[in-house]
Amino acid sequence: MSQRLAAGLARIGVALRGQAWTHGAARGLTPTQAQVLALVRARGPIRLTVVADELAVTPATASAAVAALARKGLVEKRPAPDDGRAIAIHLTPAGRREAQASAEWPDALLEALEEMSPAEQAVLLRLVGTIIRGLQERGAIPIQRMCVGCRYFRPNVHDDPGAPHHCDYVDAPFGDLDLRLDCRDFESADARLGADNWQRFVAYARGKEGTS
Amino acid sequence: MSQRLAAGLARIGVALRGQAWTHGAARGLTPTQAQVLALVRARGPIRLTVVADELAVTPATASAAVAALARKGLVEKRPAPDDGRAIAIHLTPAGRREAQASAEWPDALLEALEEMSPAEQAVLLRLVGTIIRGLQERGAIPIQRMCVGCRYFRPNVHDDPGAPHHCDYVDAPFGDLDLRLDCRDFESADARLGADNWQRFVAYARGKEGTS
DNA sequence: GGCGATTATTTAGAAGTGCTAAATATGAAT
DNA sequence: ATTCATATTTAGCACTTCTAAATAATCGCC
Repeated sequence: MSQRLAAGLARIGVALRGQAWTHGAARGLTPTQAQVLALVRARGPIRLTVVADELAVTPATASAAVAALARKGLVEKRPAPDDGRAIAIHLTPAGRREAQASAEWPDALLEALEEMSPAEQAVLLRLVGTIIRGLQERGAIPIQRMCVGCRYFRPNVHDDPGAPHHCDYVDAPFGDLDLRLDCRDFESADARLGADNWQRFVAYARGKEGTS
Repeated sequence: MSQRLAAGLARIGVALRGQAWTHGAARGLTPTQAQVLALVRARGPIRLTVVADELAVTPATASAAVAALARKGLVEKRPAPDDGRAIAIHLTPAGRREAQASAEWPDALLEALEEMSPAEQAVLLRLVGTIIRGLQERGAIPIQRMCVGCRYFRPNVHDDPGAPHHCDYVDAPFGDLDLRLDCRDFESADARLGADNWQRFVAYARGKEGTS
């Protein structure tokens, strides 16, 4: 069963890579380079090591990708202010433009997702979040900056079924459709709070989605 | 919203590629080569063009990957019996062993999926199927050999909520947990039957999964 | 204050991915 | 038979990705 699911997800992954190629080809970007660009855009000045971890490649590979981007004038490698060994990767103005333009995937995948009902999207978002959580628990990917796992997240505290959660950072209620998988303002919850929140979050989902 | 979902799926894709590397490294296989091997194993003797389409790469790239596998003695390129221009890619005995061994991903992803409840798995399987259907409708991936889209598939014809569908090929009822995304016995339904089946399949899912 | 261990990054070398464009060979159709 | 289309390969290029080793700077400990 899990094999079938994994195969299906792998299939989507293949499509994603393919789209990334054709999409990036117009701009002279490889998928890896586009990923790095998106990462720097999302996170601001960033270390090489972080890039390597996020992309699940070795530092050597990350170094090559960043060098390629630097050659194209899209990023700059500056010395890190707080560590003489490290570099801080910055976007150049041209890089910022490219990153912006590449960020909008006019993708078949996007269209396919938009075809689904909001309810389906919400369920899928939850399930994808669950998988990502499982992956980061097993060390396959670094900590994802998502609501579940954030110290500001308070799941299922409101009665409104459309917006049962609360974000202490912006101090506002929100619903499943607004769950973030990569939030700018994420701050890691401690182990205890994280576990509690997960329990509360999942219990509710189980009740809603059906049998079993 | 779709952007967030796409980003999440891309994240899972990154993890998948990473795992494929470490998993294949032990056997001296790159992810691409492992994919080709798996494909030949699943489909029997196969054309180069099919490999290229399934992997969403150009024939040139597929040719290189197959050549690498042939160099390692895992596949054989024989002339296709029915077309002098084409080749039929066969597994060698060694290739069959490798394919078998590589097929079992002892992956973080698998573990993460197995952690989910059967109900969640069933829902995810449906949603992944929906996405794949959307992708193939848009030509991003070739026709997937899945139940929805097969001429033998008859969705929601039984009263048993655990096994509402019926497969005319094996003449047996089955449930959401047994839906195939890549079935050996798939035969394409004609456009009309395919559309009808999809309607019937989705209508039921909507009712079950919730609001909207 | 200085030495060794750790960490951040780069380089070298090798195999492979993936592209476009052009070559080769066979099949299909007029 | 000629022409067009299809299946595969080759050549050339840029990049990915690995491992292993080099370089440099920080950290911890005495």
